[in-house]
Amino acid sequence: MSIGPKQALFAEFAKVARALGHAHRLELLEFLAQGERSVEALSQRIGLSVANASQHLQQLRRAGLVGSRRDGKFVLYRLQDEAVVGLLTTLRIVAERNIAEVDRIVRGYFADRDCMEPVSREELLRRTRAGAVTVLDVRPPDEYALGHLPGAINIPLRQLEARLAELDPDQEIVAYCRGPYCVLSFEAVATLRGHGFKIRRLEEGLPEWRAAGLPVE
Amino acid sequence: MSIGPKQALFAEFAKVARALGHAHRLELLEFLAQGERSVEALSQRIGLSVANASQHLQQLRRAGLVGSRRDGKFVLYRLQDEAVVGLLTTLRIVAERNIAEVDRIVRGYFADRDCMEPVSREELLRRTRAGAVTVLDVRPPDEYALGHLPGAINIPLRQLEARLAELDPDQEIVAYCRGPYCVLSFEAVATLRGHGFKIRRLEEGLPEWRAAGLPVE
DNA sequence: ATATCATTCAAGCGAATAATTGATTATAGT
DNA sequence: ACTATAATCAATTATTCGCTTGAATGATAT
Repeated sequence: MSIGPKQALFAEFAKVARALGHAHRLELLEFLAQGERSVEALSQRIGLSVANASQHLQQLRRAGLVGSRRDGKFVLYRLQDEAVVGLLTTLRIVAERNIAEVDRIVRGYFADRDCMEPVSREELLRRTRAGAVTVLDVRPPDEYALGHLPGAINIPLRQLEARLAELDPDQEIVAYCRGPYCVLSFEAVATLRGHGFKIRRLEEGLPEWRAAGLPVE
Repeated sequence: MSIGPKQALFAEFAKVARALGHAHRLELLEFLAQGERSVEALSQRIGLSVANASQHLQQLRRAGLVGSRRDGKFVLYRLQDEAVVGLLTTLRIVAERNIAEVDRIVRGYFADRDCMEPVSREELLRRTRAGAVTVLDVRPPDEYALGHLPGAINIPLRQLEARLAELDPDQEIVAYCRGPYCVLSFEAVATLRGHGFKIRRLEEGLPEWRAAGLPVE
């Protein structure tokens, strides 16, 4: 049976989908969405051997999802295209709506730590224009350095309890991190609520903010 | 190493992505996007054994991408969610932008048959309001019956040459079919151009039209 | 009841995938 | 040139995937 051009195209699309078909690769993409990274940095963050991370990254590259360049003795990987963030977002939305297990995990872990509605991008924009809101980036400093929301202050989650003095207890805080299911901002909300702060989570993370064409510092 | 909730969620998202990771399943989804279908009808269209099609469909169902209901002795499958069309669209867009092979296939086959710009949904809406355009659905009659663009006439591709008399040679024609890479509308354009008709292709197919919230008859 | 048809299940086989290990290539610094 | 470091390649093993075959359900019609 000779296959037509449609089948050939679908086979290519399927390769891209398969590249998204592993939890480690999705996690690699989440980190790469923060900014470009060396293989070793990625492998450490995710807890993979360097060789394993390298092979996963090459699969992502073959699928056109990431690109790489050499800088000295490092090879830096990056997302190939802002549209990849959109693909991950729609994948997440479809899974949220139709997979019961996703709902179960979200209820079991995330809902506990943030019973309040998250803040949307639009709402945050309105509030920052009005002035009375502190934007808090709880990611590690290196990710903050690669780009962050305008005016955001950076206190990594681990240091949060020790640096409470830097936060104004009377002003509302909006915390964000890597993405919708990055645990950092959830933990930050739980921690700061425990200390009496008025804090909510931004619905999504920096990559989605950037992909929406909003300004990044 | 205990995995956190993020890893558990990514593992679920990866299952959805893997379900998209096979050309046959993408093709099944394209047909299901036209309307609900029995296992046998799908297996025939795609050229799979019934058992094989059934297993692919069950994988899609486990991934939350399709649903099914029994109607007499048939089991009818359908897309679970309009968002699935959006997921397929973003997958296609990412692949188009970043996979050289996709570009090669498109140039090799599709570009030949339609050297003109396709018509966007917005443009078609404007023209139909102005009145002077024939909308032509070249899908098989059963798919037309399950839903089609307002005012569209149905002439399946196979019958096109025999039914030229039904088309007004002075009015511009816009042809559409199942989706962006369905060959039907490309062939229709090539055929009708050969007979001197003014014809262009709609950029996308019926599923994307419906997913955009536009009216369907 | 029994026959028939659509679909699903279960078993089996070959191919592809994931992770580990150790060797190899490429670059920077001495 | 030599060494150290980052990344990739190559080989291995365990697992999963895709398809076929034949049997088993589930519903309808006679």
